[in-house]
Amino acid sequence: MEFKDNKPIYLQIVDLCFHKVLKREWKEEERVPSVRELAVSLEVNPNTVMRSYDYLQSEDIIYSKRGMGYFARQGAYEQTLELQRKSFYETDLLEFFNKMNLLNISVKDIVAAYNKQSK
Amino acid sequence: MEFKDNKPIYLQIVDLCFHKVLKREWKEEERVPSVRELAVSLEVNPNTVMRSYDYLQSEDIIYSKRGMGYFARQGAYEQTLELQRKSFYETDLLEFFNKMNLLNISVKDIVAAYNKQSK
Amino acid sequence: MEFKDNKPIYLQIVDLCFHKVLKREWKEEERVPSVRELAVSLEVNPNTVMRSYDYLQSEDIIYSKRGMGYFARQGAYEQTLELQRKSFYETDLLEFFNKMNLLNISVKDIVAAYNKQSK
Amino acid sequence: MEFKDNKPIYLQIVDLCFHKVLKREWKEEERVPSVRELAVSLEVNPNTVMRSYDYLQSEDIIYSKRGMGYFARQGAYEQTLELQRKSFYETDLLEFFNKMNLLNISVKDIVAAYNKQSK
DNA sequence: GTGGTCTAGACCACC
DNA sequence: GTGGTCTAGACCACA
Repeated sequence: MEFKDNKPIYLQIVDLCFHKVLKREWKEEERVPSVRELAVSLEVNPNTVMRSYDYLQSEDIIYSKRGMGYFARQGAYEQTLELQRKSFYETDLLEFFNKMNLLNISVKDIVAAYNKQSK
Repeated sequence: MEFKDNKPIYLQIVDLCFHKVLKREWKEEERVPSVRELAVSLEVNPNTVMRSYDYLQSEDIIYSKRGMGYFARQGAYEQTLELQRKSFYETDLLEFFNKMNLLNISVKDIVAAYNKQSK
Repeated sequence: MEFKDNKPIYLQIVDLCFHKVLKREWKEEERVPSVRELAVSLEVNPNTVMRSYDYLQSEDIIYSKRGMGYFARQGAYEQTLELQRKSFYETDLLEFFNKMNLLNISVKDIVAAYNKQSK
Repeated sequence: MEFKDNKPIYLQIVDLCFHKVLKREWKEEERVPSVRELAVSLEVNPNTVMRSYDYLQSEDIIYSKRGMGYFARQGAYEQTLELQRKSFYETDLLEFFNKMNLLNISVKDIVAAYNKQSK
């Protein structure tokens, strides 16, 4: 997989995992790929994936069972959605509006662009 | 001034300068604050401001006159606006829409949030 | 049964066995649960229990009769008590006192806490 | 420095840092040793110290300023004391009492041992 | 100089 | 097989 280089790889992997959870590809209480598996498939070092999983664990999205692997937590979907929404509304959106104002772009323009791309 | 942690300070200063230009606080062909002045008022290391000015220079927003300081270029406003709009439409907006879809947030929600904040 | 995360499961099982011996639930020269039985009741892998039993055997607390299972040794109680007391006085207690000093906790506080919990 | 091997080195370093804070060797809002410095003096890999500092950062004991190093937080002392006391009372102490009961050791014995060692 | 990220490779305990 | 820790060494961005 390809990674951007303006953001740490391990955080991009975290985003990817969020995506999996939100798309229900990672189901609650089920096993997720092992560190090594994911490392191979993403073509990164296992340590890097480990770091992502550490992060996800600290956010209560996954947990580890010794010698057995990592599992998605009960409530992982809700937890992820809430987390992401919060950061969206509290950070992304405000910056977005600021930039709109600064560049003299109206809501109408945004809506137009949205309709265009979703066609 | 307070800076965020997730973005290099020198780029946050660049953003701030863009802001000044777009708000016409930095007028074309007029002198802008010296590296030292800006460093003092922002409470950062002069090297950091230097780096921001280097960047702005490479983007043709400002230029230096030896011994006299930095000046906003003729056409700085247009240049900045175009630059920012381009990155807005080609990058920010697409990411924004992707995130909206992922988090199940509709355009309506965005418009509502916009109207609410601009009150 | 629930296990803690900061200590290997097999050692937690060992502790549990010590407990049984000291509480006279495992009587000397009598049969103790088979590896499989214990594994089922604790909901762990038989290998894990096997490892605990190996450990107990190496400490002369239990022994195996081929085809008949495991038995508590003659003298298991004394052996366990001595073992545990030794490690308690030589290791646990010193660390405990160090931590008390560091956190400015007096013996009085400890005694108070003890009386409170034993009510 | 010597480390035990029943506990990850990075956590032993964390304990050491707690100790520094509680002994007022690390003063609030002052710089603490850089990752590399501490790594050299403890004879461990910088990554390992980094990990300890990450942990301390997540516990709000220290924070980093880019390119400038790590600093003890305002309130680090209180924060550390509270953290340690909490884990002491909620975990260490209970286990300690359990073991005492199991091994038939009385509070008197503990007090005696304490007086003896503090002479 | 500082923190921070990443890789490669090793070793261990655990299940 | 799994997670977890550690080392060595490299490279980058930042101040």
